[in-house]
Amino acid sequence: MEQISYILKTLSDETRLRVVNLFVKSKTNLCVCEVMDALKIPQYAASKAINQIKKANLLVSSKEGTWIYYGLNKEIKQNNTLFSFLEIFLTDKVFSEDEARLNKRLLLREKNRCVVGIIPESDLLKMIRQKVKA
Amino acid sequence: MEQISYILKTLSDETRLRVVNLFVKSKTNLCVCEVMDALKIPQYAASKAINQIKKANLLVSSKEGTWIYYGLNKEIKQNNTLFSFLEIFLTDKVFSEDEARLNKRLLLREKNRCVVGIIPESDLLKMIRQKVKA
DNA sequence: TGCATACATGCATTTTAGTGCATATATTTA
DNA sequence: TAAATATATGCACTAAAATGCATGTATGCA
Repeated sequence: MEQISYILKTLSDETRLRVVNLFVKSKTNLCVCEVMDALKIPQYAASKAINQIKKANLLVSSKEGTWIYYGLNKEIKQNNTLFSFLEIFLTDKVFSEDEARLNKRLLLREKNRCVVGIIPESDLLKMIRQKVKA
Repeated sequence: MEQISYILKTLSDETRLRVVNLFVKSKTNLCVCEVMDALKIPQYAASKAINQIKKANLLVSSKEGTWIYYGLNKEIKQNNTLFSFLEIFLTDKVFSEDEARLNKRLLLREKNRCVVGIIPESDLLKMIRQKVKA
């Protein structure tokens, strides 16, 4: 009961909901810097949001050097019911815009690994444009 | 977006979630006194919870004299997605206990109308026991 | 017209949570 | 071992929300 309320409270924050949406829709693991660029929020905000969601047992993490990949916690049966629901429930424009920015950001991965950390937005856009050309 | 967050914030409160569960599971309209007895909470708490849920557009109301019946707002398509989800997601013992108390309380209805208002719990239990015998 | 009853709400108090900055931690690499 | 970088977090500040009580409103009925 407290667990359910806690999950819903976690999702009631707009930033956290946008982060969860990113994981639900992209169906891939993400690191903090990718989330911050997709949502256009500062590093600390992305990190805090992710870790609050993790505290609600909705995310798991795996470390690779200084990079940490987060992904949906599918081990809990109840979570999957929730994720399936969110997948069809979250249809707002805000979400799809986040998803679009994430997809661009993911183009910068190499061998499905994030290799670009925290850089100015202008540099990021430049890199993405180059990647799209190639 | 704000609407979705607002709905989730509304559901993140334990009392409000228990109230919504009552409507989702019972599939009937309820008045404030029935909700307060099912959840064993004071009148003002039931009224406040119901009206906050209504403010999130999840409930509608219809007046019959001094009695007010509340029911799920099924006119909004998104709501039905949510209600279907909650129906399978809300499985905690707390909810089923509320449902059990509600079912007893509903025995006191006459012609499917609530005729018992705010009375002491002891009286209520007495009335229900009599009804069950008959 | 006055009382009883079903429901709503204003208000004061306390609790909780969001925000943003600065800084800490941990790991890699030179 | 020092610098760079990916991520986390403590802290101060602000804002919002939960709680409980007392009282208000509206309708029906004697």
